[in-house]
Amino acid sequence: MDRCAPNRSPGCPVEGALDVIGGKWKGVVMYHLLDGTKRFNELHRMMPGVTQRMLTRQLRELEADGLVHREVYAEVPPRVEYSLTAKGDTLRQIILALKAWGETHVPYYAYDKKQNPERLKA
Amino acid sequence: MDRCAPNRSPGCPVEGALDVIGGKWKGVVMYHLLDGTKRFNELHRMMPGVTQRMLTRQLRELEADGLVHREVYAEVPPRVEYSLTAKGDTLRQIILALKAWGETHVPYYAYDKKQNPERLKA
DNA sequence: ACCCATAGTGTCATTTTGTATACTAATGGA
DNA sequence: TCCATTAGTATACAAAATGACACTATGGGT
Repeated sequence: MDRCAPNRSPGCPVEGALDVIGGKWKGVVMYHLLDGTKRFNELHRMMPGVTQRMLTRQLRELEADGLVHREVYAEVPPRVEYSLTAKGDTLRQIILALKAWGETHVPYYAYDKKQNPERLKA
Repeated sequence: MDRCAPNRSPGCPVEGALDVIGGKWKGVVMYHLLDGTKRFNELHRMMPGVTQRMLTRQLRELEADGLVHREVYAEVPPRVEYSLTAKGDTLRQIILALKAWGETHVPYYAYDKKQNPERLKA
């Protein structure tokens, strides 16, 4: 295996990838968006643990990294739709792999899988 | 796609998996350990950006999560060897996928790959 | 007139993460 | 005798990530 480059903070490609999806909620946001376009509050309802502010930030960062597309409709009440970009979609297999791994290796989910043995593909 | 569970902080399997390898240095540590057993300072030299303290912390967390095995030899000077556990090795494909993704999608590395087009497998 | 909803923003507090620096103990080498 | 090495720990501190909570504008319903 090759050495991991001169290595400062974004020293490794591994680290670079993790910087992009490693935010506390980014993985989950991406996961939900795999399923298709979602509005802001739709995402929010799917992730009750996150505050509006954090969700906004994470979405903005994902947008800045080119993984998520933000479409604003000039309506009242406001409507904003989020979807994966082509680049974002390149993470699909990784997100699904993380989900599968979490389901089999994070104790908290192990039981859940037995009761709900759906295929691990979207 | 299924709803993401009652969803508190470790609400998603995706999030659970990310908690485990999402630490700032954990991905890189795991990546280096894919290659085989390493001593503390060996890892440290491979990641000049990390302080001893952080490296220690990340290794302890990985150990606590059962991904890394820590073997202490009662010698002088001290010797401690780190290696992947069987559970840790289940992340191999994911780490390699993250590396491949980083190399093609994180701008910083894109050029690097052209100059060094090694196979993306270990 | 009052309340609801949307997609946020502003302010502040707390938690997590990271850094710097000095310290340890036993041994081998100069 | 002094210094380097190993794999850390202790203490103190700074910075970044995250969280709680109140607030906004607009229009529709009652």
